[in-house]
Amino acid sequence: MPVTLQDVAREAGVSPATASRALNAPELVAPARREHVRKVAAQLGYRPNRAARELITGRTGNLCLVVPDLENPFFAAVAKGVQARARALGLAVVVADSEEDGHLETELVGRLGAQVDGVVLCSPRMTDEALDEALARDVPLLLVNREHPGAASVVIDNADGVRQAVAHLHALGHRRIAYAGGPAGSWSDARRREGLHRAAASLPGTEVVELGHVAPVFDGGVSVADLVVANAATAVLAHNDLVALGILHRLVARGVRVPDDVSVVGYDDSPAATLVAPALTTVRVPLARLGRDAVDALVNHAPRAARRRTASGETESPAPVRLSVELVVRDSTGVAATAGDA
Amino acid sequence: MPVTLQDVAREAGVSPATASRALNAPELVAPARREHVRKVAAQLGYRPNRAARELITGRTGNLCLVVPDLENPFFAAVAKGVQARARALGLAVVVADSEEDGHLETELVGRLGAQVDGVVLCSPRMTDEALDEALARDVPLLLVNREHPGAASVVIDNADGVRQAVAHLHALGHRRIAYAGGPAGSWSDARRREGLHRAAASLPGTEVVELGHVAPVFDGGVSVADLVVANAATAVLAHNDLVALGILHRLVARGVRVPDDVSVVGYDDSPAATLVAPALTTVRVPLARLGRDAVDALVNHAPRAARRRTASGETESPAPVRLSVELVVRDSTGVAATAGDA
DNA sequence: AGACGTGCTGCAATCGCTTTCATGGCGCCT
DNA sequence: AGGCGCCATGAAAGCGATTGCAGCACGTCT
Repeated sequence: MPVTLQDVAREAGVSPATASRALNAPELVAPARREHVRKVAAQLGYRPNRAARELITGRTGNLCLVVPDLENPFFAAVAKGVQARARALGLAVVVADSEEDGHLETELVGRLGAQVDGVVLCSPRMTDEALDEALARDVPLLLVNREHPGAASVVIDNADGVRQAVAHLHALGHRRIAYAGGPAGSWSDARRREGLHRAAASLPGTEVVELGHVAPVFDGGVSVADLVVANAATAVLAHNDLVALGILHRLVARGVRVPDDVSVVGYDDSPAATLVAPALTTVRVPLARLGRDAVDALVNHAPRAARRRTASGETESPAPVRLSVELVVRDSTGVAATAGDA
Repeated sequence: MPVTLQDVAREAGVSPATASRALNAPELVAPARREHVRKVAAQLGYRPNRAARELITGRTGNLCLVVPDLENPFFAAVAKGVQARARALGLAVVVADSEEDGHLETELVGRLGAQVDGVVLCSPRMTDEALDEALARDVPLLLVNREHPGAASVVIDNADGVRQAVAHLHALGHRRIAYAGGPAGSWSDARRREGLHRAAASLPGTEVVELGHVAPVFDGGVSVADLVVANAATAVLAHNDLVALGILHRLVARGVRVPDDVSVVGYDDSPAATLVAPALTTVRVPLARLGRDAVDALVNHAPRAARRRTASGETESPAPVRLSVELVVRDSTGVAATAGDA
């Protein structure tokens, strides 16, 4: 039923080889003939059979994207970016949701990786060892939001985002800042924590109160909000907007005024940040660009086994693409309440 | 480099044919041999080449999901459901974002449809004519959130959701209810509108004020919020939660109290509904189930050209799967303000 | 004029797997 | 004991595209 290259060739009065070349390597076939073949193909509605092509070329024209949670606006935005860029390049995207589970993630990469040209692995939850194994397969792998020796990656400047946030809070007079961290084992959380302490250290008199690890969702924020108050912090920095929103919600519910009593800062600037009142001050992450750049990096840079070994025998990582972030000040942060009383 | 069926066959001392059967049609090969082959395959880490299989069987093991906007929590949730169910069935999902554009949607269905076993088309924006054409191709097509003659579909009971919402508002004393409709041409919006008027008609003294078509996003809600007040409605029903949130935001911003002055009802019960204060009263849609059932319906019911013609010559639609919805009452709805003054 | 290069084209092999068909061996029935 | 049929197996034919290689025709250089 579907029209094959053979059909086109026959109809155009050329051999299949010529028909193929007319479409894929135009410079190899005489102009007149080439145009004729193309016209016939168009008119017959010819669509190359991808399976057949893949079988011989080894390329599928598919990319795979693995994310921890499609419903998380952060990943949804990245997915959208990946999607858009891939389409522009004529690639299709196979999406998989790992349900925040490192093992499932590993399995998905293994299963899906075999049938695509490359895998974009977003905020991987898997261990470094599992990552090593995944890299050992011969599928180009690109990490988003995580760095790993030998792996190509696109990341944001986690530490700098925190630095900007802290500088902002410090400027408003906050000296005791709580941090609601991300999931245990989150690479980006570790970077932010690090940046947080460095930033605090460089700002005289600034103390950091770590509130521990929090599930990166609304309820996670709800569950730590009281700790902010209990620790007498005048500001809290959350691992992401969802957590910030949860904190905000709980604070307001118990009568704490934001930003009068406590300032709240999120991270990501997901759409939800402006859904609430007061609108969330947050660190804007170029979500869509993260996705786009991931595809570009994967296509350009990670063609079949990106890791090489240097003469010294060390594993050489391709330099990560690092995207800058920018603090967006909205209504959830304000001048610090006068310390203690008043 | 990758291990092929040939390798397995050679290693196991059987012909490729037998190896193939041992893995795909176990009953056709002697138990001892079968197990041996399977063991060898496992041990060699054999992974069938999908392209080769597809080339001969014509089945790809891929499903395609087309949604208007991946970042919209409604579609994200459906995508997640589709994803999960497909994985359980051993299928991969190719996701495409049509950017709310009917033409792009049509093109995507055409392009991607050719390389998958079936397409789940979610809330299609394309015209009925384009849908007809899409159906004419021989790719099984399943519609979510839209019905169309001759197409299999999974929908929610749009009208009933609105009915429940109206009944709730009516019970609270609201008599003048505004409706912020969905995008022009939205099938579900038409169903809801219809249900709205029917519900209103059955409830004595209830008036409906149509606010027109609204972009199904936060800003869309913001832009019609003032109309609610201007029309002296005491309650407003929005096409979805995002719009409801926008309305809520704007009302609060201009000092209208919710629910004291105006009650707001959303639709979908997306996660965002509980992010705000007051929490949104909304119609809960079984989002994940929508996705799961879509996959099931596609796989079971729409195998290659679901439409048939009855003896009478009419096009026979497979009966749509209709999922029920349920009103979730939260804090954005309350007893109607006494009419006019006081 | 002959040799050689260049530019197009077609033949045929090939990718890895499935599936039809033919074959050989064995058990069972009469 | 012979014949029939069934079961398990292997040989081989593709699925639809790409591509190395060879060949042909023509133009050019010597």
